[in-house]
Formats: sequence, C-alpha cells, structure tokens
Amino acid sequence: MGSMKVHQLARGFWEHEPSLSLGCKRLRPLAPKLATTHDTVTSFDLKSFIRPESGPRKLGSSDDHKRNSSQVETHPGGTRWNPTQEQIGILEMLYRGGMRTPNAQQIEQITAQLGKYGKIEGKNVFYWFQNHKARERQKQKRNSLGLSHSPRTPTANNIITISLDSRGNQGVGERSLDHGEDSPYKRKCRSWTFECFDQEEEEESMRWCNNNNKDQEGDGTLELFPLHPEGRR
Amino acid sequence: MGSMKVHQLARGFWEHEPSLSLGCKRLRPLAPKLATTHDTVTSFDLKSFIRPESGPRKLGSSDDHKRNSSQVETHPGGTRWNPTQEQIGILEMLYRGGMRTPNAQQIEQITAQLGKYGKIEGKNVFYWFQNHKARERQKQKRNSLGLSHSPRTPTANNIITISLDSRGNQGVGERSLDHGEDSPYKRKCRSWTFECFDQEEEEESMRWCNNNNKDQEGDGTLELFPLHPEGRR
DNA sequence: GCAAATTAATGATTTATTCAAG
DNA sequence: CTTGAATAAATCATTAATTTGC
Repeated sequence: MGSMKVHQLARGFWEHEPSLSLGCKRLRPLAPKLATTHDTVTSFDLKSFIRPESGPRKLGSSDDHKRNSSQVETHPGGTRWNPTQEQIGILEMLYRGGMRTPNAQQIEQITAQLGKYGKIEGKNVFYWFQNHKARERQKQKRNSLGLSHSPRTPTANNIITISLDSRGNQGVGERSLDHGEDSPYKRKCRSWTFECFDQEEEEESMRWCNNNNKDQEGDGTLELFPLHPEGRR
Repeated sequence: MGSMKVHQLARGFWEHEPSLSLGCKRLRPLAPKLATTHDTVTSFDLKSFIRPESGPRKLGSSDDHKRNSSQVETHPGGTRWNPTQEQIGILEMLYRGGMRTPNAQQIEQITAQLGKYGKIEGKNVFYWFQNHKARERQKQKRNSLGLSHSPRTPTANNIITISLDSRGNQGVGERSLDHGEDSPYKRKCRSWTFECFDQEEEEESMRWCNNNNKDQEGDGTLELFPLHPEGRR
C-alpha cells in the first residue's frame, strides 16, 4: 500500500547539494533539475509524507460507516484522558491559585504529580488549562449579562500549599498574582526543543532552548510529543 | 462548581503528605500549613510556579530604546529562527506539495533535514506551516476580492522529489493531493507525550502516544520542548 | 555612504472555535 | 450536555528591508 519510493532516503540526505524533487500536484517530467547524481540523496517520498491523514473523509455528514474492524480497539485505555477527582481538584486548585498557562517545567511537575492518581500526559494538563480558562471566561461573560452579583464563592480559604521541587525559582521577584484573570493578553514566550533521534546525525540535532541560559538546570526536561495518530477513529 | 474543599483532596497527594500550599491571590501569611518538615518534600513554590513571567514591562509604547548594546550579539543565533534560503525553499516546496500540518514524524524528519542548512528546531517547522497556511489563506482571500486571474506563477517546474525515511506510510492509500487548500476543517488528532524525568517516578511517567501502536518504530521519537525562557531578553 | 527611524514580513503565542468522546 | 482534543484566527514581538536625514 505505501507507495514507498523510499530507496535511500534516510541516507545522509543532502548534506551537500540537496537536489530535491517533490512531486507536485501536476508534476511535469520535464525538469532537467533532477541532477540527483549524488548517491546520498535521501528520498523522501511525498506520497507517504504528505497527507498522512489517510482519511479522505471530508467530514462528510453522510453516514458512511468507515469504522472497519481494524480500527476499533486500537488502544484499550480509551482514547481520551479521563481525569480523576483528585486530578481535577488539583488542577482547579492551581487554576484558582492563578495559574493560567503553565510552562514546560510546570506542566512537567504537575503531570508528574497527577500521574500518581491516574494515567495522564502533559498534553492533558496543557489542554486542561486552555479549556478551563476559555470556558471559565465565557461562562463569566455569559453570567455578566444575566446577573452581576457575587461572582466569588465565599470559600475564601483556598490557601493551599503545593510543594514540589522548587528548583526553578529563578530570581523572579515577587510577582503579585493580581491580574490573574482578566489580562487579555499576556505575552509569554515558550520555547520548544526538538530533539531528533539518531538519524545519523552527529550534531545540530540536539538543540536546547537558546533563550534560557540562566540557571536552567536538569529538572526542566519535558518533552511533548505530537504524534498524529493517523486513523484516529 | 468546584468548590474545592481542597483540604483533603490534597491528602494522599504524593503518597507522602504533600502539603500543598498554594498562595492564592491574596494569600494571608497566616497559614500554619507550612509544616514542610519533610526534607524530601519537593516544594513547589507558587511564587515561582505561577507567573514565571517576570517581565513587568507591559509593552510600554514609550520609545525607550531597549536596544542596549548588550542586545546585539547576545547569542550568535539570535532569539528567533531566521530561516535560510534553502530552508525556506524546502518548506515552500513541501507546502506546495500539499503538506499542511505535518505530524511528529514528519516534523522530525523535516527538521533533521533542514538542520543541515542551519539551526532549526521542531517548533520552527511546526510554526512555519501554521503561519504559512494561514497567511496564504488570507492572502488568497484578499485577492479573491480584488482580482481573480492567474493565481499561479508560471514556474510550473517545481517538481521536486524529497526523500526521507518514509517509514510511516501506514496503509495510507494514494491520497490524491487534491483538496489541499480549501478544506475548512480537518480534524487531526495530535498526540503529545510528556516524558517526565526521574522525579522519583517509577512508572506512569513515560507514556507514549497511546494511539499509535502500529509499526511505530524507533525513528519516530520526536520531542518538543516548551521551555519558557523567562527573561526573554 | 551609513546609521537611526519607519515600515513590512514573519516567527511565536494566545484565544476563539469546532469536533468528537463519554 | 459536558469536556477533552485539535485547529484556525488573532495578535504580539522581533527581525529584515526600506526610507530618510545627515
């Protein structure tokens, strides 16, 4: 099924003289550019590369049941995260504490802790904050229309102390957590690092975030892994 | 909602008396909870945890020239990715080939290849596709208003053949790259994996994407690393 | 000619919207 | 209906072009 033109592809790929050739939609065989005389030209088949999304289903509302048997039962656990009460509680706690968009280290630590209560991944924490923030906001907006009274539950004693590895308190002064809710935009630079595996790379592959050269020590190594499941369901 | 009763819910947290204390917005120093007598209790200070964003400068429009001499030449690479011509060329090529949102493997491979031409990370590839797609779209929309003629530059010979390790052609048939541009929404599940470090975890921490258990072999291990630079500049 | 100021491009984040699972 | 997951849109922020004054 895979068209796989894969010949040497994984070979040193270009390193010198790229000479790529990508089959475009209407590719004409006329191009004299194809001087791929180099042996090490890794070929990177577009057939499999582009559109990994096998599903041609255009979200057609027609109920053509594509659910072939091969697809069901892909994973036992269930497809999406189902948070436990403890997990939710902790997350809400953090949210009420003012956390809006945790950074990598934070997500790492939160995930680590919540993992004690059930299976969880970093993306779940990430998404939870995003969703919760958005939905709280729209709920609040909706409420602001109909009624405008006590917006705050009287449970004022949510003074909780989370402890974890407080490694990362990088000299940040005391940020008063004031504008926790309503600041419309808060620029926050996130840095990703993409660590390629040993695709016979020897350098240039492993790059750390180039912004943080402070005391960013070991603990912060969090890795998010977008994987694209393909036949999602 | 919620209402948190956090007291207990924090119990059991971390198997050994977590004792969290999350300084809420207006935390009173009265909390006697700070019984962090445990040495190994990883304390997770909210001060540093929440709002790591030290920068108080609210984007003051006043033209105080921030460009202190220290800014230039801070790091040779520069803070943001500055793509080379080759990199751009390859990316555009892929885009014209129909690639919209590469998945993890694809990003990994692309990054690996583009890395040959200059420093690059996975997030750059990811963002590039997002931005390029969005901007092409809006450009096209804008053009559709004023004029509707030759939308295609006559450079028809963009027949490029990229080769790479086409490992992941999971049974995808031949997708004709047709609906490359206009499909309004295409659900695409991405899976992240969050790999926590050894924060005295023994299990449950390392989770692979639970969707793909097919022939997902070694190469696919791509790791994005959001790091949050903190002092951005 | 060159450096500061302004503008245009575009990289990087956040928010809004939408889809789908339970 | 609730909410996790994903994408698209909006927006911020930084770098390169470009212009302008000397």
